[in-house]
This record gives sequence, C-alpha cells and structure tokens, in this order.
Amino acid sequence: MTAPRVRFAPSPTGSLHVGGARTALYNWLFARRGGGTFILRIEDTDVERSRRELTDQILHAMRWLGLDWDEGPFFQSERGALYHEAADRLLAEGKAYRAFETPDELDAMKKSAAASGSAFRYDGRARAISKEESDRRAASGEKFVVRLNVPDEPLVVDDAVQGRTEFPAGALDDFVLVRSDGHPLYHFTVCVDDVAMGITHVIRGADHLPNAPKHVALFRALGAPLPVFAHLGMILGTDGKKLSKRHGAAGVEEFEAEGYLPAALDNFLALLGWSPGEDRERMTLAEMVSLFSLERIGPSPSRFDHEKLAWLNGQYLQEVPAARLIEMLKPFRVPDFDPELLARAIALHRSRARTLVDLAHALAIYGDDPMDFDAAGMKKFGKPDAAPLVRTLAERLSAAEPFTHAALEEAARALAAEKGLKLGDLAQPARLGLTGVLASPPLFELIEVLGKETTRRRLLAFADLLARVPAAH
RNA sequence: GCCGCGUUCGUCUAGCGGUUAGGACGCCGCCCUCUCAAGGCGGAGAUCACGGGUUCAAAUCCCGUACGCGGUACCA
Repeated sequence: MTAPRVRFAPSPTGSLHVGGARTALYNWLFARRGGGTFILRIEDTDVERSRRELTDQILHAMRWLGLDWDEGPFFQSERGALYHEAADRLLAEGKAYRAFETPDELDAMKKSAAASGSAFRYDGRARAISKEESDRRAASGEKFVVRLNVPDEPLVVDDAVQGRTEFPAGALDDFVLVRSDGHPLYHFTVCVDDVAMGITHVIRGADHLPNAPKHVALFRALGAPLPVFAHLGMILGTDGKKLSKRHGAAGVEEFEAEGYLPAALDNFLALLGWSPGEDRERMTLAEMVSLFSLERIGPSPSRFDHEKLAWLNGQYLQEVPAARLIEMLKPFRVPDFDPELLARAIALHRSRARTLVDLAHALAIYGDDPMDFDAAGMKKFGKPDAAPLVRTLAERLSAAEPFTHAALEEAARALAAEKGLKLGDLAQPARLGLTGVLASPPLFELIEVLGKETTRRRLLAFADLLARVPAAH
C-alpha cells in the first residue's frame, strides 16, 4: 500500500472546536501511522464569514495540540485559478453546464415544491440549453451558475467507518459548483483540491456523510479515483445535543486557557470514537500513532464528558517534569517567589490539582497572607479561647530546630500531648489560619515551604483575629 | 416532510455466534491520614433501545419500530 495522503480542512468561520480537533488528530494519527503526509488546507471560500484571525487561531491550536502538518497551510481563497480551470474543463466535457435561472426563479421553484409537499430538487432543465446558446448567453453577460450534470444512477459510498451506504438514483440534484458571481462552492473546491493534492483518505465528521455522494459524483466527473472515506461519529454535549456554549468549553483555546494539557486533550479526544482495545486508555501521541487504525473507529456519536477529561488532565499533571510544569504555569499568574521553594510547593500541590488553573490558584497561598477564612472553619474553630493555643503553637513552631516538617510535626505533637489534644485539634485551626481553608497538603510540609517568618506572622495574626471573635453563648 | 447514519452501565468504551457482558470516568465504602487530594482495595450500576426472525446457541447476523443525531443553500 502506498503512503496515505490525508488532509485536515477547517473553515476559518470559528475557532477550532473539539470536534474539529478530533478530526485533525485522527487524520494526523493516520498519516503518521502509515508514514504518510498530513496536509493542512484552509477552506475560506466563504469570504463573508472567513476571518484571518481565526485561521491564526486554528493554526495555534493545532500546534498546541502537537499536530504538525507536512504541507500547507493552503488557502482555497488563493486557488481560484485551479477551480475555474476545473469548471471550464467540466463544462467543455459536458459534465457540467450553465444554468441561467435567477435566485428569484429558484425561490419560486422551491416554494411550489414546498406547497406540493415534496423536497425541492433542481430539475436540470438547463441541461437542454445547447452549447452554442449557452456560450452565447454567457458571452453576452447573462448571469449563470455552473451545475454538475449528475448521472442518473445510484451512488455508493463505501465508508471505512460507517459501512457501505447507497444513495438511490435521483437522490441528488444537479448541485451548484460555481456561483453566479464566479465564486466556487464548497463541494466543488473540496473535490478539486482533494484530487489535486492526491488525497487518498478523507477522514472527517459524520455531518459530511450526506455530502459524500456529491463528492463521489464529483470525483468521477473529474476523472479521479475515489479516496477512502471515513466519517467519524459526531461529538455531542453531555445531554446528547449538539455541542454548544452552554455545555462549557468547546474551543481548543478555551481548554488551553482553563489549564488543560495538550497531551490530556489529545488522549481524551482520541478515545472519543476510537479505542485501541485491551483496555488501553492512557497513551502518548507516539503510542497512539503505533496503535491507530481506521478499523477500530466506532460509528456512533459520543458525548463530551468534561469530568473524564479533568481526571485525565489530573493524571497528566502528576507526570509532567517539575521544570516543564513551572514553564507551563507561567501564563497563569503564580506568586513570584524563590524558584527552589516554588518547585517544592508545586510538588506539594500538584496531586491536588486537575488543571494548571487549579494549581496556580492553590499556589496563591504562598503569596499574600489570607484575608478571608472558610466560613465553616470559622464556625468550628473561631472561638476566642482558641487564640492562646494558636499563639502557643506559633511560638513552638518558630522554635523548632531545624525548621523541617519532621521537627515541626514533633513540636506540634508534643504541644498536643501536653494539652491532651489530638494533633488534628491543633492542625486544623493552624491550617485555617495559614491558608484560609480547611484543605491543604500535609500541614508541616506546607509550613516548611511557607517559612518561619510567614508562618509565625500568619498564626499570630490569626490568633488576634480569634481573640476578637465574640464569644458564643 | 424526505434522505442518511446511529443505539452495550449516567458517560467514554471492550466485545466481531457460546463471556459470571470486561475496563475507565463519575458515585459509594474501606485503608492510608493532621485536613484535602493522590494512591491501594472493594461495591453499586447494562433484562446489550424495543419487537420480530435466522440458529442447537444472538449484545454479536437479518427485517421492522421507536428515539437520537446529521443533511436537505448561488453556507462550510
């Protein structure tokens, strides 16, 4: 088998969302697996809706995901000559023809079709116009569209994922290839480009499956062999509806901003519709490459489960080398302190975070002293008679020598024993005073990183706060 | 409406004629423990959408129905 040539062909009418990202990923995996070529093509023929910034955003998202392309990006907006050449050839060969109906006339036809309860299909009446008349009317400046002369026979799409589907003869009308203003349309540009680029496998979302017979007809008209089609089940929201804003993040750049790791998103997306079998779930891109095959892609739609993605991201967060993690954290505003201490703080907090945003947020306690204290915690520990105990603890901890978690814990345990308390009776109020919340990494390791000065200052301030709490009755 | 595709625990999935229907997320419990995570162990959770066939045997093959999704442009 010759090396595959595949392409990812987004339209820059929106940012790269997870559905598109998964399509890109599968194409990339397939290309890499087969030692083939991955081509990036920007389908910006819709001039009204395409925006340059969105192309840049898509390119950025691709790079972020680690999906490098071998050729392109090609812009369809710059390939007009190719399409017009192809249209002229089809026209000359009688495989396409000019149709001179105006939009208003077409509307009228649609309306009458709707009135009689049938679906509108262009009836191909302009096929009857002779070549001479067609040329003459075109030359005289009359507006026309170019339509494909779709043969009256069943069209078979043999899909690697969805299986064989047959579209009966007459299911398609002679659809428009080129608009009356000269702009080539989507189906046409796709096929012309796929032929020109020697695409062997078309891997894309199942929303394109109904388009596939059009493409089959077009490939034939163009005299090109059919590529293998593989239509991927759609990615839906958790409620089974089309993915939209109210399902939370859907754009790749949103996941980046929320502190997800590209490796986690790649892994998660890969599993939406594909499974390597043998209960394999966590995989690097390289592992996916070696395991990937079209045969193991399922046909059904899947739902995007943020919970599982978050879990997976947490898993990846545990494995990132410390230095790399510090790099990754940079865009997320972490307190500026000693790099060595930062590394230790990260070691303490990473297992408690599921995203970089979580982690950066957790790291904030190493910056400013806490201003707010957890309400439930204050209800439980916020009593004036707790103040002396916290004060004593502050003194004992300050005196601990060396200032290590082992010595600190020993000091705290000794104090607890003296007072006939459990360690938790001491640790929890201390944790609250030090961090403002009741959940944190092991207290004494935290204190060790926080340092003697900060610990003492916060504990003493907290004791003062406790002393001012009105006594309960 | 018409055309097409899909349907295994709540979710992602394994399964490709004979399994106690497996794994993962989430959920619950236990262990660890100064709290919260992480980790370890265990549990609940699927009459394989439904109804007919084919077969000694069906989640697996065939046909209907229901539901879901997609398409139905001089959008992509």
